[in-house]
Amino acid sequence: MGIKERQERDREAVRRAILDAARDLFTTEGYRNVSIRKIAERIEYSPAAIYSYFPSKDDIFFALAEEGFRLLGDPATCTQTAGPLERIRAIFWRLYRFSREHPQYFALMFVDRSVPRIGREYERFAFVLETKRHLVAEIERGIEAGVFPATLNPAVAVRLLTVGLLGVAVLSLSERLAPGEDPECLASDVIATTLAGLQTGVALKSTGVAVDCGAKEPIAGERAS
Amino acid sequence: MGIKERQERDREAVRRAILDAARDLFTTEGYRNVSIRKIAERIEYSPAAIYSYFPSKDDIFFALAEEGFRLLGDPATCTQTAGPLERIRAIFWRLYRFSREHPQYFALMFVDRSVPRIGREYERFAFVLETKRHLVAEIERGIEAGVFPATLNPAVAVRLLTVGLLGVAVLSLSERLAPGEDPECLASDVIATTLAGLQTGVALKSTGVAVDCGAKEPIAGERAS
DNA sequence: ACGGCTAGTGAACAGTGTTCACCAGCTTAA
DNA sequence: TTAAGCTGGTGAACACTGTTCACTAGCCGT
Repeated sequence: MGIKERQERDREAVRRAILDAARDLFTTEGYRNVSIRKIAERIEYSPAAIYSYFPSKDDIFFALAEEGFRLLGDPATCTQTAGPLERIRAIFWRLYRFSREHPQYFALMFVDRSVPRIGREYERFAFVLETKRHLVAEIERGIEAGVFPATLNPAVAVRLLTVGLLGVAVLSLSERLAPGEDPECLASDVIATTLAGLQTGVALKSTGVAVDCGAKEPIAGERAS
Repeated sequence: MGIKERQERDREAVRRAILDAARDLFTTEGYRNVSIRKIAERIEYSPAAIYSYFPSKDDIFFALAEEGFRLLGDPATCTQTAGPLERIRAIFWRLYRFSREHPQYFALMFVDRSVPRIGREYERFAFVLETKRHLVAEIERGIEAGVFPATLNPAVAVRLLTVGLLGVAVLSLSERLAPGEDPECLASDVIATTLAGLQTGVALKSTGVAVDCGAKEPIAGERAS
């Protein structure tokens, strides 16, 4: 009896249609300006129908964000080339590549300012922390290999690299670069400069390391209504 | 006849009351969750009254953002101490200090994700570019003094430092740091590491320099309705 | 052929930003 | 002192928003 299966497939198809429509609309109109009614109209369903697939508009975004983070994090584990420095370079280069290959997901995850905060969905996005721990371990391997000074705080290093790359990607995607400027060069420069700075062994003051992060309490910004 | 003057004062007082109420509400509830009605109720006026002071809810934010940017940028010009490296350190340290001394303005300007984009109000926020040009000039002075290699792109340097500091401030203000972690140390580390990296003269690929920035066209995110 | 389940609906609720005809009260001129 | 005019402020409405809920049409297993 393939009926249950077909029903599930149908349901999954509608769910996908909602997500695809939402992704397109969110990235062209901005999350804030997209209403449930617009999504419903796009997939030719009534607005209320969507609520039998997602409990809220925010949850549609969370589903898309989860897809995005899995897309970004998954293949990061299988980068097993060359020395530690090259591997680190490659890993963070991925962050930039992702912004170019999946601009819609990236825009939703990092540049749209009208989107709800994922900090609330702690369990759901716990796997992102797993990816981060992996990056920290990579830096630690670099320290053991003598590439970085032993005094270097791996978590701080990861943060520096991440924030820099994120900045370039956002700048690039939001068309804030000058006409002649090449985002690939800028991304490469950010990695190079930051890595060079980390290698100099400049005195770092930070003591308490934060591998885990993610705000449990919301601040200025969206609050669950 | 001080009547006109008193009328103007009254009007200015109401305007200030609106801005103060809005600033408080925006930073505690989040821009998105604050309605004109809530602001009106706070200042004991009708919702419609507000529209004779500001053309839209977004414009209330723009007014606050402008105040914030002026607060942040103004005293940056009178930092005339010590050598170029110390001056640069001091200038960017200001960015961090600002986030602690004016957390409400900072949250509105950089961490609240539900706020409208200022890219649209190009003329109004042109003075921010002026401040940025000042930073670039400071880096150039550092190059002339031999602190940085001649190959260094000043605009890229400014961007690296800015994005790093911004990251720390946001992290700190949104309570994303681990319990033991000191934001001041982290901020200091970011400046130190980035400056060290810039001084090494690591190869930079970027060619087209962008002193001016600010998107004229909106992307994913709020669009003028 | 019939009961039950369920995906989907239309209508409504409470809230949003914004507009507009209107009015009270002060200011100014006669 | 009175009349006209202006202007800051109002209440009510418009066109939206996210979300809920009683209900139904149609397919399922019996």
